[in-house]
Amino acid sequence: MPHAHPPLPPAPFPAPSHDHARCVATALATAETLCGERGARLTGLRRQVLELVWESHGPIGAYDLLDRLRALRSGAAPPTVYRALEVLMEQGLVHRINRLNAFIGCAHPDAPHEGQFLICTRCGTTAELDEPAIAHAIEQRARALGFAVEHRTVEVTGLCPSCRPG
Amino acid sequence: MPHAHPPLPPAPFPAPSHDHARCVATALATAETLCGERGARLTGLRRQVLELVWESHGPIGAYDLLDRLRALRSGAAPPTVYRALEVLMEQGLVHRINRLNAFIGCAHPDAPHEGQFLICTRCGTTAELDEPAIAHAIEQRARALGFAVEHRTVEVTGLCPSCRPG
DNA sequence: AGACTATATGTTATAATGTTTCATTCATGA
DNA sequence: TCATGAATGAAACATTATAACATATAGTCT
Ligand SMILES: [Zn+2]
Ligand SMILES: [Zn+2]
Ligand SMILES: [Zn+2]
Ligand SMILES: [Zn+2]
Repeated sequence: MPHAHPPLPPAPFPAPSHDHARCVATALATAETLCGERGARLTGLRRQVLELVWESHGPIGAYDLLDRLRALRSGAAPPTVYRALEVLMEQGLVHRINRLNAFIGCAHPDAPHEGQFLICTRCGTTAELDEPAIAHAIEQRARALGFAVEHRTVEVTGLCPSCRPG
Repeated sequence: MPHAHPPLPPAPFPAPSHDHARCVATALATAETLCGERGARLTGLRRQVLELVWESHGPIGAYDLLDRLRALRSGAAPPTVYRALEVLMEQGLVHRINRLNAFIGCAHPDAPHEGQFLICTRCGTTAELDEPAIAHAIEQRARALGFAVEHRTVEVTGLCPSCRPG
């Protein structure tokens, strides 16, 4: 049925006023489904960490996560968070932003991928792209130099539509 | 004179057997010239750190630099290295590789720019690109989303021509 | 159920990376 | 030569991440 509307992907830069509780609920439900399909275990701890990661649409540091997790689990320590993040990243539910030593929920976790990120330096809101043109431009130049690409890190900082002057 | 050969840029992936002492000497001489032109001060310490950074064509961590610097300056401490690196980065003589928490000498320091890096995971050799097609692909998608780009981090890992099987 | 196994989590310590602060030295120019 | 600002020395501290080992939990087999 080629004329059916596909489900709209979430806007790359959600409006500050959007119903973020729904984003979180969706992300958790999707994670549950995907882990179920894959035989991966989304334990209580991992679910809690994923929920904390999704508290905003911006990257959050491991120790900030830890502070918040401690409200839920008094004994939480750095490995508690890092181990959960490791599994969540393996499952493609969370990405790491190297520039910021921080983590963000994946916007399209259905298929494994490396994201490309547009990070607002003012409000932190971050859009995740998966733009073939960018990957292709990299791939093409690498190939010309005889370089076999494994991983691509693309992290762009700037101002999001809400924070941009004018 | 459109038919004159322009000076060849250094190969993005230098052969392992190349005369690297010449790379280092060229990099130091260029740095000297550029700093002279700009009224920036390439002090003895900064020159030493730049030379250590250029010991290879791969990224090197701040504490590895510190270890080596201590052979030359017994009292060196972390700020010794980080302060020198800060100045060298301001002058565009060194880039930071966020993925690796490491630093590498800039291959074309004449004009200020952010590099794009192809990093060999086997031997560490890293090529610095300044490929308009990559920057353009990013810029174009960002613009479409209303995002005003400030900085672009492009760090690609893989295997260089020398390390690639076949 | 009971024993076995693999996975997950708790707990403590430590490693790796990066910054702040204040004192001292050095270059430069009035 | 003295005043000034930049650069470096030195110590402490902050942040980010991992290692090592103990305990608990969840499935699996008998
Ligand atoms: Zn949201
Ligand atoms: Zn913003
Ligand atoms: Zn060389
Ligand atoms: Zn290589």
